[in-house]
Amino acid sequence: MSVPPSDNFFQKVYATVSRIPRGRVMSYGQIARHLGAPRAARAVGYALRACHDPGLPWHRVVNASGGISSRARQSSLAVQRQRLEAEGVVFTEGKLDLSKYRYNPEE
DNA sequence: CCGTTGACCATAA
DNA sequence: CTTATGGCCAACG
Repeated sequence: MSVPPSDNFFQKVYATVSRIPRGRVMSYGQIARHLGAPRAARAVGYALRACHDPGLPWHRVVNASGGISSRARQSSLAVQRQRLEAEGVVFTEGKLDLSKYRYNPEE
């Protein structure tokens, strides 16, 4: 099928993020790599910042250290952690166990 | 087309 | 552990 002009990088990011199941998380770099752009982690974060879709589980996206990005809007910081904990994610020292909660779309 | 920005990542000291 | 630097990519004016 042809690739519509709406097939922006953002759109792919949103699609991948929306596929993250409840109680799981993905890192920006992991998403970027899944999209075929292993170096576009920054663009992933940029996409999430630009999007304000209430149905998008953006809170399931964390950095490679398993922590919540400190460079996000402070208004969203508390919300993200709160939502993750509501999904059963346990934070330790302000971070979560990526090896435990990381979601692989290939599985 | 160029410069700036940005919710990143890896490496080095 | 922290701080600093470079790279990398995409969107916007």
